[in-house]
Amino acid sequence: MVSLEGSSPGGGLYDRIYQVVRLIPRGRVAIYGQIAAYVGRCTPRQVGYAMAALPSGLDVPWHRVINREGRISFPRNSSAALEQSMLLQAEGVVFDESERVELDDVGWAGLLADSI
DNA sequence: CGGCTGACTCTGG
DNA sequence: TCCAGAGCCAGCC
Repeated sequence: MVSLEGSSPGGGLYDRIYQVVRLIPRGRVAIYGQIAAYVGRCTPRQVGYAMAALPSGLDVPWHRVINREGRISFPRNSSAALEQSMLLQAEGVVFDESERVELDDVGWAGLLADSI
């Protein structure tokens, strides 16, 4: 477990979000809503805002964060989307013909399902 | 100092 | 079944 208490509650919400994103294991992906639920007192929108405001230099696996559809939240032809998919595939994440990932397989919740 | 914008998701009509 | 609105923090001009 990670001590989220180290962060200032109420202030520095983004930092807590970054902390949670950092918990996503390699080869797994998490959706915005899942991160928001994990952080608590947070909406998926907030996570999106945090990702958009993600400063460079932090060891945050931002590419492991995708939307609820299992799809990258960037325009298909954008360089950011290409880089994200490239990073994910480098970790073993497989995209189908619709460029979507099987959340039941590589989803962060898959860790829990793995225990069952 | 004020207002705009930005990587989402869910519910109602 | 599809569209539209609401919820919401932080950085920047």
